[in-house]
Amino acid sequence: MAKRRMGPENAATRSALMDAVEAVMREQGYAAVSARSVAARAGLKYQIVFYYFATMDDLLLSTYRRRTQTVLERTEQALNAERPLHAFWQASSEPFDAALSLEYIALSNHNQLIRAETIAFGERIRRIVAEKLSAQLGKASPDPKVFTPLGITVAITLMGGILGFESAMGLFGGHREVEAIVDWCLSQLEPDAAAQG
Amino acid sequence: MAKRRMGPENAATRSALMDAVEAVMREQGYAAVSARSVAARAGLKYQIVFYYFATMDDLLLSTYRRRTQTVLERTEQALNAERPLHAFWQASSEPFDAALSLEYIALSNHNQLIRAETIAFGERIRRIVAEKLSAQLGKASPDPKVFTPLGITVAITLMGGILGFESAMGLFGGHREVEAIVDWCLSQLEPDAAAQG
DNA sequence: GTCTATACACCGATAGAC
DNA sequence: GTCTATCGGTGTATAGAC
Repeated sequence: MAKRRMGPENAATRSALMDAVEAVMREQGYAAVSARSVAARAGLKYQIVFYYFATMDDLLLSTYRRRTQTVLERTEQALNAERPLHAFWQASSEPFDAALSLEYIALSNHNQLIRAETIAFGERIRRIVAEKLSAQLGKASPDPKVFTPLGITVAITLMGGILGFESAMGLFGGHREVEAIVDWCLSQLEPDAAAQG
Repeated sequence: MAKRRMGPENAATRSALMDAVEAVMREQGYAAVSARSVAARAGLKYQIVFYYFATMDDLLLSTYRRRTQTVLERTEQALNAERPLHAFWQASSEPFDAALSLEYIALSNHNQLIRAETIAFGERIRRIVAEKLSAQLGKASPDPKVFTPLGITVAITLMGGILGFESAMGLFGGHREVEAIVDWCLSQLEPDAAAQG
């Protein structure tokens, strides 16, 4: 196997194909991703996909890894903001990204490779964020044994992600009310230094 | 169109096919649902699907409606428990159901019919639960203008659903810590009457 | 009520021309 | 580097036999 002629890793077309995967996923869902739909999106014939990627799984996994790298960078950027917890919440609940993230999560449910990668990345980024936040969070919590950095991190990740996804889908019931609760909790955990003098 | 011979609504095979849809969805994801996979799961040939359902969309929508009815009944049952908020949380975070629910949500992302039904049902059940809880919740919240019945309802629905889904998928990072936070909040909002005397 | 037979579109993947 | 040509497999859907 694998005796087929393959293109280089750094080609522009290779990148364009990965962009096309994400575009198709966003617009029609992961199930619509095929060599034909992706290539058409990039304005090419579908056989070119197999010149740059060994299999469709290879294309999906490469695209997913490129994305997790972006998410990681954006997250670290948010954690360097003045109010890292608030910035992390903003980044987590962004609808444009959340829709794609949940599409990958759904894809994980029936693609072994993506599932393994999703689990590994999920565990990794949660640990990174929690560690960073534990150094930043004050003692404003009602019970530090309950409101641990990891608990807060994951609660925000999950709530932000699902709110963003629902917004992208067009379901808004109770969002305003949930956001009010989250904002209240965040202001307790990370008070505004300026407002306090 | 629609001049094809069709089976009755109350047939046992019709039900068995809808059971098979949910089984395939749980085990392989919504994208794996096809006339062939569903019929094979039910031990039948795939053409039988088109005897009971006009199209695949019809099969999916019928299965989804049957399921929302079940969810509604279970939810109302939970809300009649001694501690409705705690019971609602238990029901919402059940991995077996949550996995299927999120599969339907992902399916909504690229199936117009299911999306419309998901949005309508989501708005409806949230209103029902919030109304019921508003009569039951005491004044234990730190700020009643922030912790509204609808806000609490949707926060629990979303957090429970995504935790349940992740568990079904095999991603557990920080779940214990989030559950500790949720339990703490729930006990504040709905204290144990027995423990208090 | 369930099957066989058939139709046609699209899927991933390969070989080889240009 | 991108294309044409081709393969076997699977998708939804229909007509008609038993």
